[in-house]
Amino acid sequence: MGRGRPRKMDPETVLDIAMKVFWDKGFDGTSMNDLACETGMAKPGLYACFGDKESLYKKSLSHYYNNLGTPLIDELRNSPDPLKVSVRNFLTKVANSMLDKSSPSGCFVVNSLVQGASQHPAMEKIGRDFDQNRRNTFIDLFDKAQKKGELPPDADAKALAEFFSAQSLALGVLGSSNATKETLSSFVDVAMTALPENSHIEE
Amino acid sequence: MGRGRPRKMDPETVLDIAMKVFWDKGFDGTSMNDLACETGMAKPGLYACFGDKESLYKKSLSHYYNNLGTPLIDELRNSPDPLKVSVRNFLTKVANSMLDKSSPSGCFVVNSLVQGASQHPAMEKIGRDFDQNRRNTFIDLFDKAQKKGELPPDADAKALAEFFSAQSLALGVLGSSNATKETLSSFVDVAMTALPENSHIEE
DNA sequence: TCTTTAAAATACCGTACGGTATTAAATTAG
DNA sequence: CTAATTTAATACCGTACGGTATTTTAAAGA
Repeated sequence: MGRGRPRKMDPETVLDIAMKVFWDKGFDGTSMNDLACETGMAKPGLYACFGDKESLYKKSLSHYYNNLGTPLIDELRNSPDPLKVSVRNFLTKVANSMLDKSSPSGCFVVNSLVQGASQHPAMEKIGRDFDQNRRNTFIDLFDKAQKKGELPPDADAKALAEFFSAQSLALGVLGSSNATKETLSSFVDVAMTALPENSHIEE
Repeated sequence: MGRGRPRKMDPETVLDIAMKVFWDKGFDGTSMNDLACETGMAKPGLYACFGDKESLYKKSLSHYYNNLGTPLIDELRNSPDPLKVSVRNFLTKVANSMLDKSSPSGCFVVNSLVQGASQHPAMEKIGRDFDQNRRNTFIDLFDKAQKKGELPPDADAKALAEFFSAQSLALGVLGSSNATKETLSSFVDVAMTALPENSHIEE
């Protein structure tokens, strides 16, 4: 148990709020005063606890990925379902997350890729890392599925994997432009038709 | 012929440069000093010529759409080719535009949708208008194609149209994350497999 | 209780922002 | 040549930014 004055705000709670503010308003659009005001932690406290603005942004983005990205990706990776089912589940959940009114619109990782493209290489890199992590999971998954016979032997498993991984980018932008549930749902339906069946001759 | 001191910079040239700066650094990441410096037109000149920052941003985005978006969309709309060919052409050209080293990465419209999502409704609206214009063109095109028998009668032409229109959003984000030519090219290949053929019995 | 520790709260610093008032320069109409 | 007009160029204003030094407050150890 620490000795000094007790914290008013739990840092994890603060990080969760900071994440939403950065996600909502972007790096340049968010001021440290905004963050202090929204989180309830005064500015010097933020600096003491999280470092400077860029550092807090990176921690917020990691927090996002750990809490909202990783669970979906883990579920995809560990799903016992057929490829078609688990991919559809993944995209459906991404689409549904775009409709959650309690979170900012769109996808924080997509925002980071787009916003950090030229001016904030450090924060684009971490977004790119997360994007690549998801892509690698898809590649693994499609590779194994092909070996299990769930994809035609002549299918380009890597290209398919990258395509489906990238559909979450489109969903992220659609989320930012407030697409409807119906639009997102039929978007996923059409995307799924790009996944070929293996018309094999077993059993 | 005007009476006063002649302009140093052609406003169209200035707008073209401003477009690239906003496209590159975003609305919040671009200062009026940046613009004055890059365009060669001093700050009061920018205000006299284009209004305030938001107004200049809107004009830059319109300039982008008129010069880089509309030609592609018009070509798509007026193409005499089969649907499959014209859609592939469109996506290929969007993908190739992501590789143009002389322009900022990504897509200015996608950037505007993502960045303006919460803080700058006015500038998101114009991005959304452009996005909708493209979507409507796709919907028209797919509708007519279906009536011409280029799509199966039971296909959901509108859903297909919105899906393919939204693929440019994914390409825009892929462009922002510096995807390679190969990635973009096989992305388009896979996307095209979602376009069903009409296995009809004519001729 | 009294010191030590750690955090909260306030006030503050230098700088860069969006935007403008003012002055200087270049052109044309008379 | 002069007056009128339009733009360029400079300097400037109030404000908000990222970041910090300083003081106050609340707990724990001795």
